[in-house]
Amino acid sequence: MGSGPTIYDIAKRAQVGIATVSRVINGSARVAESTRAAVVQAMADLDFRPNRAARRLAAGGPNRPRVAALLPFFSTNFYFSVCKPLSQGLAAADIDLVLCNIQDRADKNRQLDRLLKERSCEGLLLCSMGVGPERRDEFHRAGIPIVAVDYALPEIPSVQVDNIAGGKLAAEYLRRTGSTKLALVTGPAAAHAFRDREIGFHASAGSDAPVFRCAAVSPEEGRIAAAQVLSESAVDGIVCVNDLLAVGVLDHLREVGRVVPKDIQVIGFDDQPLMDHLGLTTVRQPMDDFGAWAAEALVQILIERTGQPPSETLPLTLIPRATTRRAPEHP
Amino acid sequence: MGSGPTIYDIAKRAQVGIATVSRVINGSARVAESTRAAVVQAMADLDFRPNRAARRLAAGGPNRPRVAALLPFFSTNFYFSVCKPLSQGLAAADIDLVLCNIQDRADKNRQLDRLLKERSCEGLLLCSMGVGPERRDEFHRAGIPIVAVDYALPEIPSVQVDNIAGGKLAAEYLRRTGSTKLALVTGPAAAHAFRDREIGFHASAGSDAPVFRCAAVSPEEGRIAAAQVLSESAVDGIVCVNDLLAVGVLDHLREVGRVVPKDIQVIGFDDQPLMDHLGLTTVRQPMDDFGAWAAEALVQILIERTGQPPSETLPLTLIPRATTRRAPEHP
DNA sequence: TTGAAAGCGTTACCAC
DNA sequence: GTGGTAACGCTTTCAA
Repeated sequence: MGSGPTIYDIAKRAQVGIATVSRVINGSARVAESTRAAVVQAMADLDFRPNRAARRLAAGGPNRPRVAALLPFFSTNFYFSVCKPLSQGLAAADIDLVLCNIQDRADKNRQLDRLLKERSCEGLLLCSMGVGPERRDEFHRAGIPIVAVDYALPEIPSVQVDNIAGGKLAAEYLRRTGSTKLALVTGPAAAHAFRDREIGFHASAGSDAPVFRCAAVSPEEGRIAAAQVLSESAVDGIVCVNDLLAVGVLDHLREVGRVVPKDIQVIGFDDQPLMDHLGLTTVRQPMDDFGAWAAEALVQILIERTGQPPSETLPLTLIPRATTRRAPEHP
Repeated sequence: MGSGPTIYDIAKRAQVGIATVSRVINGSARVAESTRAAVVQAMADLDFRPNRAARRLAAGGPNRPRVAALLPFFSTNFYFSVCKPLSQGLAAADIDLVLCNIQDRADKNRQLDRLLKERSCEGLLLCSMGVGPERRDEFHRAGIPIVAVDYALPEIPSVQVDNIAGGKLAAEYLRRTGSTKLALVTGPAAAHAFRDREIGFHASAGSDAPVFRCAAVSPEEGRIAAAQVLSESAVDGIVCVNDLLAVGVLDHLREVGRVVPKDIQVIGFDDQPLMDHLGLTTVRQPMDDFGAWAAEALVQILIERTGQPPSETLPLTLIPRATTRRAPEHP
């Protein structure tokens, strides 16, 4: 492997014993200033980096498990909400949390390969992303349990919501409150959750209801999408797969003078912080619970050894606010 | 140390050689089903957990550095904004990021002790928190460089903003736009940044200007504080040390019928996402740059070995919006 | 102050 | 299939 110089190399170059090199590295012991200088010099010359594993092994000390959490290049509130309870739960059980910010599919595979090859974790958390059965088996064989968040995977314990039902719920609510021509504003197709919400949307709004896709999840993109929606079709209800998109949509509607919810109703998804202040009707997703569940599942598997917990589907809740009209009492 | 059973113990109990145990652990090699079962049983009986360090050492493989990032129990957008570029920057340099969610002072010391004793990181990132000189020297002696974010520490490279100047800037702006009686709504005293903003506030508003402290940083708390402000003093301008607090303040003012910015002006701090949509005048803090700077500093120290970068103070920007009146052209 | 040598708990190579 | 037995790179006595 591409391992660099060892203390033996340093010792030889500095004309001292390896014990002395070790002393210098650890700063502590009494070493003559001259020899110390020589050793430091040798280390610098050879660009020496102590091997972590060897140090820990020799030094003894506890053997904390590590969980690698793979999250997609996070841009939204969602991942923060997951990370917070996750980090707390794991810390409480003395499990280290290594954060892996995944940029794209290739990146994911690279990281997965690395984790496997270097055995650098005892547990794996997949957030909003899947893995094929071969991958799953590789990890299984290596004895590294996997837990998934926001993504259902066969034979892997996971928490998620029913995004299809969620998309449907949003569209249905708009129809119940009087909208008849719906459009969907969605995000990157790579996001599985978005695709499911789209499916659910179509199930309620009809398969020919128009869909507008944003390249990213931000108010700016939502705004652009809203402009498209208005120019291309006459709608009286817009379902957004995410709150931020909905915020942008509302901005545009206000700018062009469309009255919400009178002329057009708008609904978001997530119920992230501040949405109540903006008065956005939305489908709430229990994001905190995702992280908490994952931490608990991992603790159960890694520490308590009580086996894999069953997968769980958390409930979605429609939060009616100012961007939709009142629903009739008897639907 | 409290190390558990080793493969030798397992081998003995299962009446096999350690090589066989190793094979079973790694799932790969061909092992007779009967012996495999025996080994698995023995492992279960003894609650065996392979030693990570030993595995990595024996298996060879690259020696990635690890950075432990200590963040206070994160509740706001701030830490997310820091983490994002941080994780990206470190990943690009093949540095692992271990997230340590710090709850309080005692927790911080516990974690610091652990990191030191177990040598579990090659670099340390302190976010929004300080350490004493003894601590700093301990890490220095152990050869673990420290980098600080949002907190200036002697002899430690750090990025931060001038929060005193920020507090002053906010108060001064309100005075320039006509407010004469200011109050401050601040957060937990434990937060150094808040204390500095408070100092700056007093520098401009006068040392007798009233201060209202919230136990947490949320709109709800801001709301409560606003009620207090109004009941205890007649003010025409409220400076908040954080945007979320300001949002709550605005809510309360609206509820009791005070007109913003006509009757009372309000200003926040951070300029977190969506503040433009809420029209909050605020002091923007370049949060993303904090994380990016930290990543670069760490890479410089750990990988490139070009020594410690100089500390940096990033600029604050006042973003005038709808919760303040127009500033006169010639102040 | 310094060096030799014995571990630390695995993996992996070789015989059997 | 399975069991010895060297590494792996470092820390740490123990003498010198």
